[in-house]
Amino acid sequence: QKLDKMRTVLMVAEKPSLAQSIAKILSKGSCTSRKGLNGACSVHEYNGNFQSQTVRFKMTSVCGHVMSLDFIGKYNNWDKVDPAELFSKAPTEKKEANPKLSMVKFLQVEARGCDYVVLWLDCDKEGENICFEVLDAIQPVMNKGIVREQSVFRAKFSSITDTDIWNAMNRLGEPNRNEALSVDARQELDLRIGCAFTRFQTKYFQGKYGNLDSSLISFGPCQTPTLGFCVERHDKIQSFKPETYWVLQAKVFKGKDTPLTLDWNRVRVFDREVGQMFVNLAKISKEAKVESVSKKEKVKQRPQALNTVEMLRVASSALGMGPQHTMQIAERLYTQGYISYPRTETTLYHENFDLKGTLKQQINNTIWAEEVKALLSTGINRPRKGNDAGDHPPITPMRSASEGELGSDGWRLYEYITRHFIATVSQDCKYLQTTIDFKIGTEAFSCSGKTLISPGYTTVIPWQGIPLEEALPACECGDTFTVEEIKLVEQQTSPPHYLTEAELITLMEKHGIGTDASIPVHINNICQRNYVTVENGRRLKPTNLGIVLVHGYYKIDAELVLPTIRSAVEKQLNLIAQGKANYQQVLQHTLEIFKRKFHYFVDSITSMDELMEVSFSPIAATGKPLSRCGKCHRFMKYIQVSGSSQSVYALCDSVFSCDGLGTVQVATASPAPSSASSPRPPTSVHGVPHSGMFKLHHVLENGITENTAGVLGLAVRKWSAGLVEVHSNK
DNA sequence: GCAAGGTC
Repeated sequence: QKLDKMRTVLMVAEKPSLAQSIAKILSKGSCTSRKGLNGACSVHEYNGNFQSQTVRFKMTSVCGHVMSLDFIGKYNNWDKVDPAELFSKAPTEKKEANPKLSMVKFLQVEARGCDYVVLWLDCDKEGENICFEVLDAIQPVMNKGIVREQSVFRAKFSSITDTDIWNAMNRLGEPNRNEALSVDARQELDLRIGCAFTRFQTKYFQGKYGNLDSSLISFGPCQTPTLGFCVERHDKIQSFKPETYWVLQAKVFKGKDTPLTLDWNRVRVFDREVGQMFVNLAKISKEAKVESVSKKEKVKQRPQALNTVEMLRVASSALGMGPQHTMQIAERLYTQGYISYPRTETTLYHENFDLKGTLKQQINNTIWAEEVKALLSTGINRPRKGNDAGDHPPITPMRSASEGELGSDGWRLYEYITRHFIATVSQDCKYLQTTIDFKIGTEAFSCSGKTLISPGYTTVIPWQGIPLEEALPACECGDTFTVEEIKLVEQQTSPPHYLTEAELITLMEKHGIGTDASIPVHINNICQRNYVTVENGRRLKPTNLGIVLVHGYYKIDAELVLPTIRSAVEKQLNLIAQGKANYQQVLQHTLEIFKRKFHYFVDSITSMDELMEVSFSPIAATGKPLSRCGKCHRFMKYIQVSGSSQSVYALCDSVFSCDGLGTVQVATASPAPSSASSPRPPTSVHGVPHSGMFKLHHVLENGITENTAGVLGLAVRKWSAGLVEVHSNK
């Protein structure tokens, strides 16, 4: 009898956490684990059954995409390549997405000698695309199987639960080439279109206006519509014409009760004369007659289980934390085991989710122990039905924590996530809404008030609670009140506010701009590029640059900024995914359209330039052009400290970490890079007085300074447009 | 130096 060597099945998930969960389920907890050679991914091994044979399973993962698309090297020279060439002529290539992870090598090491592969990538189009990235990497090194025997399998799962994972394992299919191709097409379109427009408008406007505070004027199918939403609101504010309107205000009282102010049922009128007529009609009577009293029990629903986008909204509006920052904090909380995986679209707890166990972990927290104990003794409420996106469970706390161990923002986010979780298993908030309808003369008025019946979940989410109001007077139909006053009040309509970040997130979600993972990136982008600033209350106010860009697109080709640009393309991409359209044809057709749009944009750029001229000064008018900061590529400005006899010099070098925006951190002074690595020698700055100052030198285009070693001990006062203002601390 | 999408 021939002794067969045991066969090996390689299994690959999209991220390390999933590989671990799935391996644990499939091995029934019996797998052994080791780190892979890149340090990021683990390999979980166990023996089991596959295709009616005993095999060795090796479950591992990638970290998102293995490859990313870029132009071949020589097309990345901005000075030598005409952006128009990026639409067709410039060849692209797939490069390793994160060279530090050496993912291809890692996969090949693990795949060598394997006989089968089961792809456990996320069940969306991106996941399908990663399937083929993995296959491209490993197929050359896998064992060549028996001819016509299937060796590549795709697991389709919709949640990370025992039943789902086992079902997927028992009904393996094949990866879907069309879905993967639709992602290839998206990548190529985004790259070619984004880079062409970005390079062209950057090069066109850069160096033209001295006070144009940007190193890079980027364009993208997600970031540009995101900016568009902010500017659209700005335009509404600008074009807002306040309108005067009139309201009938009536105050009535009964006995010794404090007077009630009533709401007019006509709400308001926009004509003074008409308003006066209604006053006269009301004044016929000195009494207000109660027409009806209604009491309705109303319910404020407990929240659905928490997903990423909702977490970002609340973090921004209630905690004042930006999305990018929130995700960083959330990821830290996740890797430290305090919360579940923070990137999910799902708002439904799975049937076997341990609600009570999760709640019990919170029993000793002083802040909400009382609510938790009450829930555990009276029984938790069944959570509201949410949406199962098939990715990850909702965001929940995983163990108890205290403020000291998490740090300020970490704690605030953890506290919110925990309060939200408790709220989802609490009762709804119930209140009584009382409405009293009055008639004064011929005019109808009413007043209403809310009284709490039971606070339910609002005890843990107090900011959603029913505000305490003074109770309405007890009365019944037919009662009469004395009219204390009735008058016509003049008021004006007021303009809308700038978009809050939370509103922007909602708009992006609604229009399909970005994903839960990329929404924070797009918002961060338009801040970093100086298109919008974050104002009080995390409202996003477009800058002159942001406004001019969007208005320019409107003038030239509004589709460049409308959210429909993305959805139209995605419609085409979906046809590829469904096998209803040819990948090459859709790609070429769409590229052709955008190539034409690009040429039209180039030909019409003067109409955007006209807007620029209004907002920015030509470089000649701003004095001599200074060199650019070597790091952020913006023009440097010379700044004098007011009220100081000391001279202060513009400086930007590696001692300071530059984020290209308004913040600067003094890092440990590292020695200046040796000028040997400098492609150009530093130009000297003359007339630098030394008394009380460190010797400072301008930074040159390549970002090299001399004598930066002595920079420690300087105070940084201001940073703007690539400039740091420094003076001695001593 | 550029896009957007995964994830660390």
